[in-house]
Amino acid sequence: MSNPPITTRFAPSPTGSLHVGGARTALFSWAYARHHAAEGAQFILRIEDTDQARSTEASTAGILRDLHWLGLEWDQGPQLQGDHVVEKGDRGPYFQSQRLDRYAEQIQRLLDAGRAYKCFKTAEQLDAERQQARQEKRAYKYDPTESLALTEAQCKAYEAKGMPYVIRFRMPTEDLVVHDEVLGEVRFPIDQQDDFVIQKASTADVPGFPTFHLAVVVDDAAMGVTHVIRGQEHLNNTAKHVALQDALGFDRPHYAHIPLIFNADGSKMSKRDKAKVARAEAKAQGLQSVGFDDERYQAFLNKKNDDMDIAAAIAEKLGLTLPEIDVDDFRRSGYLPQVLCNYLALLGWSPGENVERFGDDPLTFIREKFSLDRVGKSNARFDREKLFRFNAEAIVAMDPAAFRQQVYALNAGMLAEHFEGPDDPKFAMFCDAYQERSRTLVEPIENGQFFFVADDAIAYDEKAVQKVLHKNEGDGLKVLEELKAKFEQVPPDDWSAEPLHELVKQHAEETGRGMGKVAQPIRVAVSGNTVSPPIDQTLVILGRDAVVRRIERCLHECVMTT
RNA sequence: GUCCCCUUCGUCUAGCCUGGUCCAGGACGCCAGGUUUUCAUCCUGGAAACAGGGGUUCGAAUCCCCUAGGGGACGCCA
Repeated sequence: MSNPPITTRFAPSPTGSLHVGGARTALFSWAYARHHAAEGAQFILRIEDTDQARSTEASTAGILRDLHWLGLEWDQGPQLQGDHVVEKGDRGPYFQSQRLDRYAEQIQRLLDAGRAYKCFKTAEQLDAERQQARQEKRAYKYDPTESLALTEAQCKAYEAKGMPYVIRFRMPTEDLVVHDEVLGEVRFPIDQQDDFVIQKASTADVPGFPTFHLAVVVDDAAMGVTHVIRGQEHLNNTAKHVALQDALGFDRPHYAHIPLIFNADGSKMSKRDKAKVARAEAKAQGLQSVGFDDERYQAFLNKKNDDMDIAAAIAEKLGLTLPEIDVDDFRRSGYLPQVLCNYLALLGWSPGENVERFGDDPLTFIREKFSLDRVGKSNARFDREKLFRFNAEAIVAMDPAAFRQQVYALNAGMLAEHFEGPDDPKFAMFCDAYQERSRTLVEPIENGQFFFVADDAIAYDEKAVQKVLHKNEGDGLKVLEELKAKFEQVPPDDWSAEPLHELVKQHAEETGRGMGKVAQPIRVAVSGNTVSPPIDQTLVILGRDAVVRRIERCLHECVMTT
């Protein structure tokens, strides 16, 4: 007899974007299944939308898109097909909101077996009890005696009166022991365990939604999930899940609880970090308005909300990068998906042998090497510097054509105004100049801004002008005049890197100056600042006319007033 | 407060299961020097950790116990 195929699942709740922590959970679940692909292992995506108030379709679509971007493909589950979502696989539906009848059936079984019961206590009553327990400094524990004492007739009478109830699961009487693939044996004393809710507020006519605990257990069993890989924040829930599985006669899946990810300072990585940075910067720079909804903006400044729209608007206005938290943030900041996967895999897992860079195709490396026994136990901090470094290395190693495609895709709106498309030779020149000096896909655009502004719109940096043009009795300005004359003489056909390099170099030699003394003034004249790709390339990309115009304007604007 | 989990350089980690080869290795960051027309690179070198205490042992980062610290959970959220 053969064992059922290994099956893992990623089960996000669609209440927001895909967080890097979630992405790492997905990655490990994916990797484990793919590692066993030869044996028919399956990776399932299931959407846990039992929180009716917070779940949204937009969030589901976003999560699907982000997983896809990361390259984590799943065998079963919802798939994005154009604008709408279709389901793939024979163990669906894959939205919990569409599986209510199955939950109801299992809840009824528990009810019939005496393993579940109705509780008519209201949320308010329970809150009060919890609060009182806290005041008396004792641990709160749900007391089931009252509910258990209710006869069927009494329940019916309450229901007839329209009193809402929840259904609770009756916990067993023995300690629960779980063998975790990462943590080893974990024992949960039963006296710590409450009879938890498995069906939310219900009335005789309208049954409530199942809770996460019930739904997870039923679905994992129904979908044949053999390995549950999830964050350590779920460790305590495992006692509940295992008890439920035992009561329902389901096999217990293998569990692997992976360490959590935190910020560099040890705080939780959350969207709030973005609001925090935006708020601090807005205050520091005295930003008066974001251009819309001033009331909401003021409330944001006063920490009355952490509105992401406001935070994003502030970032836009002030040109600052908010800390990346969600997968999509990293995409927009110009990180490569394979680099993010590589880095994320290192948080809590290691292939050993001092290997950290997984090569051109990290996902293949990970799927081949992944195993749960090399997953660590302790929480990790997210180190943006290291990710950044890895990204830089990967960018340099990219195929130039792929680089331009991706740079273009990330800024298509703006770039379309200047270029025919990603294969425009001018754009290719621009990208080639920037690729080796970029660490993200957005850097070429950020650092190469001056290529895209009008010749008469270059803003000259005061310090740069001082240092490069005015110092030494305005030697820089002299260089500009000399070179302007030479540039004007260059025939259009010779306006390319090598001849220009020769020209500039020769001029430096002839006039007894170092290369820097000649190149820097040109940089300032054409870019407004001291930073650009190698000067010959910069000149080629700009073109002769633009260069001459910019130098003329610079000479005019930056004359020495002595 | 209660329960659960964790603890190697600043950070991520290798080593731990199967004690000696570890006065602990790698990576990012940092520091110093070098290359470079700016920037980004690149090269060389360096500082930097077994949380503390007790045991077991000829010998402990590795095994056991205690303490301390960190984290998680205690919801009709997931």
